[in-house]
Amino acid sequence: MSNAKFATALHILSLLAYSKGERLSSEYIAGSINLNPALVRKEISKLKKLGFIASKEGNGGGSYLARPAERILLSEIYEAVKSVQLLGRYNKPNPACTVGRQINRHLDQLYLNTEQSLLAALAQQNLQDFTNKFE
Amino acid sequence: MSNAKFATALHILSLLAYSKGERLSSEYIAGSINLNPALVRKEISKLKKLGFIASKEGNGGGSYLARPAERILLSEIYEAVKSVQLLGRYNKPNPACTVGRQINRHLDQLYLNTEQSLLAALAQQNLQDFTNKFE
DNA sequence: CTCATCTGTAATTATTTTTGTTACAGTACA
DNA sequence: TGTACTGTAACAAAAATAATTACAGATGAG
Repeated sequence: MSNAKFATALHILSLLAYSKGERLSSEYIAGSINLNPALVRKEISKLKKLGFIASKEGNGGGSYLARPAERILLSEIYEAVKSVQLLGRYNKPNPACTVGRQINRHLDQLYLNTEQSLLAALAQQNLQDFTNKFE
Repeated sequence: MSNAKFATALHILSLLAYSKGERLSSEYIAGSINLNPALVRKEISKLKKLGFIASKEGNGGGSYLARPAERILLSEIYEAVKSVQLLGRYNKPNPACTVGRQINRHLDQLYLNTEQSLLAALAQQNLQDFTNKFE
């Protein structure tokens, strides 16, 4: 991942967890992350679909956590935002070569296993644990 | 990582391991990966600096493994090619905000731990193990 | 000793990804 | 009924990645 989606999502969720139930506007959140409000809304949209966040439109609206921070694992956040493979892209190798023909299959296997380890590691910590670090 | 550096490096090394000591030209390797020879040479250059590969210039030249495939861990290959953080980039948050001010520090910590798990997982397998999968 | 075949590297361009911006319809409260 | 929001789309800008070209220098074959 060479994008900031994970950091952004975790920032949004941390803010919401940190301010216990209060509705935060995308403008406010964007101000804290130092990012464009429209971008923040896009991220929020993703996090809504996955049930982490709920939001209210209109005057006085904003976002808040849809479930307790204890019940959001960092691994779930990672899964929500991951757009590319953990270890990067594949090539489109030459099928006439023994190695070329098979390598993507083996990479699939390897990436799968590797991602499992990563998820297991991230699942050790939930959003509340992470938010507790802020003082 | 949204580049194909890891797949490329592993492909190069697999070819070299697979063809036991034979010198392979960058052109040949590039043909198997389906990539530009100059790009392949750049990758090789990196892998040479780390002592995985040696090469010979001039007529009849090419690359070969500088140490036995058993002694190259996949984790080392990952370390060789990693250019970006595993979980992606940070933002430059607003220091006036409690969360914004501290989050990158906490992300550092988290990323560090996460990368440790990843490395441990990758270290379970060496280049020979991986190459054995090809038939 | 000279030609053909390679590596190593730099410089440049093209492509793709990622981020940022603007705009606006629709919602909801006061 | 105005104001403050969300939700999206469309577009532009910037950054990362890949591809191409070029060429100096190494090396072995004849």
